[in-house]
Amino acid sequence: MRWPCHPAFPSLSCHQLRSLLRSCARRPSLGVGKKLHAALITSGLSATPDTFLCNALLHFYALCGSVPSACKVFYGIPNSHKDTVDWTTLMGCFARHRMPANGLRLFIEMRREGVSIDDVTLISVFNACARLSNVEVGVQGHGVSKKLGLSSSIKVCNTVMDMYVKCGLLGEAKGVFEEMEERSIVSWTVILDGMVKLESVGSGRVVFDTMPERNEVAWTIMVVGYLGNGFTREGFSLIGEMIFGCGFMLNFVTLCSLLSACAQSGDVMIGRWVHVYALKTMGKEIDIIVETALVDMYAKCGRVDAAIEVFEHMQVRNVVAWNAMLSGLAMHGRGEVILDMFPRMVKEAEPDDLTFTSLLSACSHSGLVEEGCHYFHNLELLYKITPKIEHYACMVDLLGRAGRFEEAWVLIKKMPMPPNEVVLGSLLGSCSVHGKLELGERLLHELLRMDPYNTECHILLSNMYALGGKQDKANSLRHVLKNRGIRKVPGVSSIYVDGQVHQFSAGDKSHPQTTEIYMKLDEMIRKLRLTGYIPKTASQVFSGGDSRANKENDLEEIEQALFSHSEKLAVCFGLISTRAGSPLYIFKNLRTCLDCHSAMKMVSSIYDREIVIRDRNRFHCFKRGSCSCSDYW
DNA sequence: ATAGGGTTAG
Repeated sequence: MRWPCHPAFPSLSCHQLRSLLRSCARRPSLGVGKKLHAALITSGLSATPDTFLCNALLHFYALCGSVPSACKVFYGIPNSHKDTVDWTTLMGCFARHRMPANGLRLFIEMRREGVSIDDVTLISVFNACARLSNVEVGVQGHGVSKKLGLSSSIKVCNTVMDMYVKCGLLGEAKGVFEEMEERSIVSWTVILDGMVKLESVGSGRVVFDTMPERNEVAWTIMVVGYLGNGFTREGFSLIGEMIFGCGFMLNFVTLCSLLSACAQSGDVMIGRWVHVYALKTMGKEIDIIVETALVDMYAKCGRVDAAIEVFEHMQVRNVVAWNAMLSGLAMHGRGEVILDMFPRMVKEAEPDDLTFTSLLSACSHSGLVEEGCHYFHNLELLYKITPKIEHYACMVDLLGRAGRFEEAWVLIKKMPMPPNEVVLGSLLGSCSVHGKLELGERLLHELLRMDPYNTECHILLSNMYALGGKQDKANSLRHVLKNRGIRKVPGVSSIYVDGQVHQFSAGDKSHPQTTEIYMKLDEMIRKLRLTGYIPKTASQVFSGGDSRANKENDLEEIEQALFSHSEKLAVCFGLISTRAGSPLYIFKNLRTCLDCHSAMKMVSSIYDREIVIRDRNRFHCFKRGSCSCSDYW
């Protein structure tokens, strides 16, 4: 018997048409599939809807990369003719195209329509929840999977665990892991990753050592855990075991992961080693993604010139590479360089929103007000980019720093979205620089309405009161903080010496060379004072301890607290443990304070050292008595 | 009546 024919292709059965579409999907061959679709439409597909054909079309578009066409076919089929597989096909399509929000919306619609759900559907759901950190839908899906008896499916359990890990719920993930009767290597690596990221590298190591088998993913997670947290030696020895002991090669995913860990902890030693490895194994033609990771790593390790070097040697540069370079330059306050390079970028790649975030923030950090305004003005007109809240934040920052408060305020009022903490917080920062107490108070109230526990803006305003001579107000604000139990995040500075990271907190006496460090500190303060250094105690109402009886002790105590700030200790350690004249690279988790900033400038000339400090916002390169930020930070 | 969806971890 002959199968029924389709009017568009009298020689082909519907069954054969479906097979054709399916092979177009697998190829993938978008052109041929589209022609088939066109022929089907012109011959009146909609008049005699063959749902099997529609489903094949849906599958084809879902696999071949056109999301809108897949959606169109999907919604063209009546719900009564769609089953679990059809819904899941579209969900998978959203997942592949990194559109998790659409995926979840579809899942919710699916449940509303009463379509039954199976293991394949849930894998896409958990994937989307993980990407969005949407634990609500995730828990819902977990419930469904239990009800359907899918707790025995290793893949479902793995994605559930991954979802919990990505949402920060390690306990839930561990619970699933323990209930599993059978586990795959993926189950182990998901748990390992969760332990390293959410508990500690140490407890991750315990999992790593007890795993029944270890693949390159497991090794990478462990090495990245060590390097990202500053354990250079442990990380490096593990890389050695991985390559020479187990014979693994580092592929480009591993290389990128390692470089990003180095960028995070500032470990340029290992970063350089990875660079050499990449050159040796890949030759001159390093993968563009790895090259971009190298640019990012060097820039974040304070070696912006090395970053430029890698960047200029790249054969091809895309937007991502350009953005990495520009954001690196922005962090280092090289505003003029960015403006010089930008016309070159336009010839090689199309700038996107991230490009302009770097460009505008560089203008703001370098005080290039007119240039910043010019690019912001052209954002939509010339580059067809709708300004996002980040761009408004840069502009408010730019205008505020320059003391143009009215314009900044007008811009905030004109924004199509309500201002967030970043926008208001940066204006508050400018208020503190320019002593605009009244506006500062207003901003603080607004900020506290958004986030009552924002320590930083409390501190900013109290420092403003103190500098403005309003001691009573400063004290009462301090009281509010104390009563609410809000505490400052402790500042930590770290410095690498001989491949080992040394960490210091304020007043730290735990380092084995504490005696020598504090002797150097005494000497440094003496020399600083001779050069005319005056401790900026006025800004420090907040860092001191409890109430004090007498004013003179007070001042001395505050001074002592200033002297033993973590970055000063790190510098002293650097001075006594490295060769004369070699530069010092220091990382700080918070912003550098005003006093340390002015002290570092002098230290760089007294000891003839280049001092590079990466703080939470940007880099400061102190050289011969001045800083690359031109005191504009 | 038929076939068709996904590979989770760095």
